[in-house]
Amino acid sequence: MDIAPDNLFSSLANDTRLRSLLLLRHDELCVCELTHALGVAQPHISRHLALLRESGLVSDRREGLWVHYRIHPDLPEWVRRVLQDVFEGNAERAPYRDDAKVLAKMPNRPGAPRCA
Amino acid sequence: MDIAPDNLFSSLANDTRLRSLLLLRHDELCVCELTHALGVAQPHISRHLALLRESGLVSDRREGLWVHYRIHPDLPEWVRRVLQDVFEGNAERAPYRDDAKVLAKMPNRPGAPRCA
DNA sequence: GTCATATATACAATATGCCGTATATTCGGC
DNA sequence: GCCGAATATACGGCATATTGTATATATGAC
Repeated sequence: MDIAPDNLFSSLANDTRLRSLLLLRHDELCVCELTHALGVAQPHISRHLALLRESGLVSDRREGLWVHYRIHPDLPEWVRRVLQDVFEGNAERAPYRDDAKVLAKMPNRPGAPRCA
Repeated sequence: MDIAPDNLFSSLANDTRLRSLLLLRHDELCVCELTHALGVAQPHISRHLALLRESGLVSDRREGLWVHYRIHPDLPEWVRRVLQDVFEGNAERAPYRDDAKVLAKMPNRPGAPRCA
């Protein structure tokens, strides 16, 4: 696992991806949860998650119909530190803080019969 | 001083700017020193330094003909930490390590009659 | 097999970023 | 004022990113 700095920062240089990563900082989440939390179209999220996956920042795991994404567990130490700094410095600021609130109020989280 | 994360990462998502910032992590440097160290054309460096200045990551100080750039002294704590992580995680890797060596061997560093 | 749900990808249009080169600005010496 | 040096900006062309919409794929229930 090796990540070039300019590649890392290109991946982080987009608010949809940043918001997704902030939401993923504690748990893994499925696409429909991220779609709901950010209030954007599903292909929008899916495309940005694919980019994060290709850059190595997240990994995915399919479980039935759902695909769960999480921060990649094998990131280089310096990359994990960068992410941690970003999370700590911004988690309580808009729009990231509000995304977490919207997610918390989401009905029918996966496991229930219907996702969104 | 306030820096939005996606703006920060857009600024870092370019190797010319990353190489410049790595070189600036200890001292301030003038444009001609950065031009020499990176081996690129002067307008190239100048444009990227302007972007770093506009994003708030560096500040500049004119002294006669020379303009000295440095990491902005008033960065938010989390941004300083991000930069520190990047420096520690990459200073010994190519091309950043070599840039420092080229700079160290540069003749006629400013203060001398002619810069480059 | 069909159907519905969750997710991914394809496509075309637009926007943004980067580059090399030419030109402008700013300053100090005279 | 003029001139040379250091730096900054302007201009066009090209490449990459991002977008919304449409469509495709994958899975499970039946």
